[in-house]
Amino acid sequence: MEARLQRQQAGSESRRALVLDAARAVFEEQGIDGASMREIARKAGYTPGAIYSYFDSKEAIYGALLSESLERLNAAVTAAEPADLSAGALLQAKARAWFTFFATNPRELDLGFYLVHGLAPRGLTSEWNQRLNARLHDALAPGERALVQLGFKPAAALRENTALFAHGIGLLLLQHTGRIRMFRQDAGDLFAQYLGALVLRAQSPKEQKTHAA
Amino acid sequence: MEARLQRQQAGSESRRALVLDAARAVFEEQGIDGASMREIARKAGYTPGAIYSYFDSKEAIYGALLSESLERLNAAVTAAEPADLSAGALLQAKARAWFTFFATNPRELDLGFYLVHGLAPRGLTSEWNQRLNARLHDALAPGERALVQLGFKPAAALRENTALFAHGIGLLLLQHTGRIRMFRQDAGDLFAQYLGALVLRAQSPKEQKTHAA
Amino acid sequence: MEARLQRQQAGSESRRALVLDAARAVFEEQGIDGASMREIARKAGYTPGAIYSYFDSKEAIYGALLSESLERLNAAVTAAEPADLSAGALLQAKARAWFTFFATNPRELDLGFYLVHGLAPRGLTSEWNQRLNARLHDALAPGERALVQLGFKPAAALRENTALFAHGIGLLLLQHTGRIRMFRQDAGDLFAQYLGALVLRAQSPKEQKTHAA
Amino acid sequence: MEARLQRQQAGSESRRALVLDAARAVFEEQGIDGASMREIARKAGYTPGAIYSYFDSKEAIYGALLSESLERLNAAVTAAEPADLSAGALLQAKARAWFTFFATNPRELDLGFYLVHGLAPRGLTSEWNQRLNARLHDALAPGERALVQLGFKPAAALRENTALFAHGIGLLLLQHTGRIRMFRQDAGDLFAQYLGALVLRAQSPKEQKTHAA
DNA sequence: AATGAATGAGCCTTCATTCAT
DNA sequence: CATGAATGAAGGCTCATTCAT
Repeated sequence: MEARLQRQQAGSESRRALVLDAARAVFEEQGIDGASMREIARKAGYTPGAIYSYFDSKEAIYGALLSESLERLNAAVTAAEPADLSAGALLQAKARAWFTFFATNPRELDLGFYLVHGLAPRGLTSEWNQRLNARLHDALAPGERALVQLGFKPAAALRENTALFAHGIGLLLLQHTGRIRMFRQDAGDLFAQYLGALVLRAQSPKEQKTHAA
Repeated sequence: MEARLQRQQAGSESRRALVLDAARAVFEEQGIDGASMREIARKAGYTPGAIYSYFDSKEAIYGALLSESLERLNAAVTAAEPADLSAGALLQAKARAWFTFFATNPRELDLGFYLVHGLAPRGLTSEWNQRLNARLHDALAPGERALVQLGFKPAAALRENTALFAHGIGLLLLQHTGRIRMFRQDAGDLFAQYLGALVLRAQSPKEQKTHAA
Repeated sequence: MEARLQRQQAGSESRRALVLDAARAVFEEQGIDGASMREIARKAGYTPGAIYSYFDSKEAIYGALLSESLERLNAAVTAAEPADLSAGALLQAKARAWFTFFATNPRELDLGFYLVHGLAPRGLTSEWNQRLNARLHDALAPGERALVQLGFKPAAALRENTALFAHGIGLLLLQHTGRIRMFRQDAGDLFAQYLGALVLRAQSPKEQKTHAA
Repeated sequence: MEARLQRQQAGSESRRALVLDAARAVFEEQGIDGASMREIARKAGYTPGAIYSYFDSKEAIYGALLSESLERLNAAVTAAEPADLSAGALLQAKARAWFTFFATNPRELDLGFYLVHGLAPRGLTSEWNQRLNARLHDALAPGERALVQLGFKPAAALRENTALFAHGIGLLLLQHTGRIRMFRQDAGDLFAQYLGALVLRAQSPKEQKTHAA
């Protein structure tokens, strides 16, 4: 077990992270319902009981994973630098950031959207849910602000941002489930296209940016 | 048990359907991973062992359900009648048909997209997968044809149809996971908007319907 | 496993009883908290899961055992025949019946008094508790009626009956825990003595059977 | 943690007592089987491993607690002062002492009588058992001596003392298990009554204090 | 003495599936 | 076809105890 070696050189905090890594890997391979504490422990080089020194329950692991995933998402969006100072470039940079984040780590989509149990949030309390929603919202807020800068009225910016998010998520889902191959299309290309058209539309003088496009 | 009564008046084939109905109901209530054979049997008015007269395994039930779900999807799309004879109305009718199908029966989304990760690689053979893909493709083909009628070149029609599907799926996912409330938006409205804009775009003379919008 | 042989010749109802027998034996050997479903199953010749065809939970087994124990107690009391037609003989017969029941089956004392978990009723709902109390009360009622026949006023009969019960239970506890050997006494003798004195007291003319003795 | 503060001001011996206090508290709250070493440690301001510096095992703690409980019982009996110089008052004082001790600390009953069956045969050696018996005997000896002073012959005094003890224990058990409410009686009253009658009986000239009452 | 991470065995329970009837 | 008892494996979790530090 390389995990065991790592363990001894590691502090308590990073050992917790080790468990989290193992959990992420298992969730990735088996799905969230398919993942077992035993398997997570095995992968972390632990016996099952040891996990409970770090997390109170399986759901606590799930929550920690989810939480951490959203932090990384926000970090990615925050770090995204626009190509130039235009609002259009800003929108593109921020939107690409979240899209790329989910495209690169498709399992984060599952985590973030509870793509388990028929999408129904099961164990997560609504308090949790709200926290998670808030962080997801944070990740999308920069794009929304850029849309306002681009000339959309607030309500329209919100609407367009929602649509943009849905578009991206839909493409990612199609890609992730292999369905997009059916159409011989590429999710990234299609997203770029939608994004480009949105920027163009914003700049078009005839667009009534109050109501719909 | 009314199920038991139905059973005696029914032939072997429709008794199989009875089991399927029970399975659908249980999947709907408990999610796919949460559903148990015991519960399906109970709801069908059978004892657990009896189910195996009709299906080889739990996954076989899942497959049959999936298959049947796609048939109903296709039936819904086929039955959809456009408001008038225009290609635009045709596109709208066909696209709304599948959107409404999934909006009304959100659990079908799970089935159709293996949103329960565990099931995707485990049980479904790629042969199965191809058959399912084909039927999903069938359901979307009328929309694609309408896009061609609207003036899109075949490649562009395919691309637009894919984007449209992704958009709808993304909205449905946001709605179904409760995430859309975060944006105070409505999935149906946004979909109608996207669809309307697509038709307008098709009719716009300046649109080069070869490449992207 | 002789249990296995018995099983095949037995109907469902008696197989349930088989499990109950095994449970009683295990509770006897290991105590209630020490008993495990695995062990009960093993002793009944089953795999652990099979038990759950007969009982919903470990507590359900405990409840069934308790319930059945109280029925046997009542049966023993009901069946007890007095030596002659006098009220004194009636009291002696009925009181000896419950005393002998618990003396012969000391584990029933544990069951009936929750001599577990520091005597605290844990899983048993108060509804259960009331039912059990009622049946215990039933077993003691004949003695109380005999005391009334002996001339005690109802309130005094209740008090004397309670004291008699406590006396017997105390002796049984001392015997059961081996403490009585410390005194080189015999529980049965002491109980007989108390009972005899009680009857004598009832017959004594000077006794004011309204208040205490 | 105030426990931690106490610890530093305390010698090794009293640190052991600290653990014992914590154990008593936990046993009191959770029952003997329900108590965990973790919880005892937590309450003592220690980590689990530290407990093993003071006690070899959980059962060793149980034994120590039991032992100490019996010392307190003896102390209570020794300290009990009779109302006057009569043998009757002496008996009453001593008997009330142990009765009150168990009535006030019902958990001590559990400890003293192994009412948790599991522990009786498992951990306590017979050597232990004898020591405990001896101390319990010590606590009851003053009462026995008072009975002799009251005029009972030694054998009768032993018998009456045993019966008295059983009576008290039975009442306490009924009270502690809530069963006495079923009879709408009070354990203390009934005990006082029994005790009073015993003293009267001793003083009655007709009583042949050789055999039974 | 004390820490606290870790073990290993065990707990109750659930479930897809099999098979004699 | 249908029953339903039974299996065997697995699930999440707890706990007394050990041991390197």
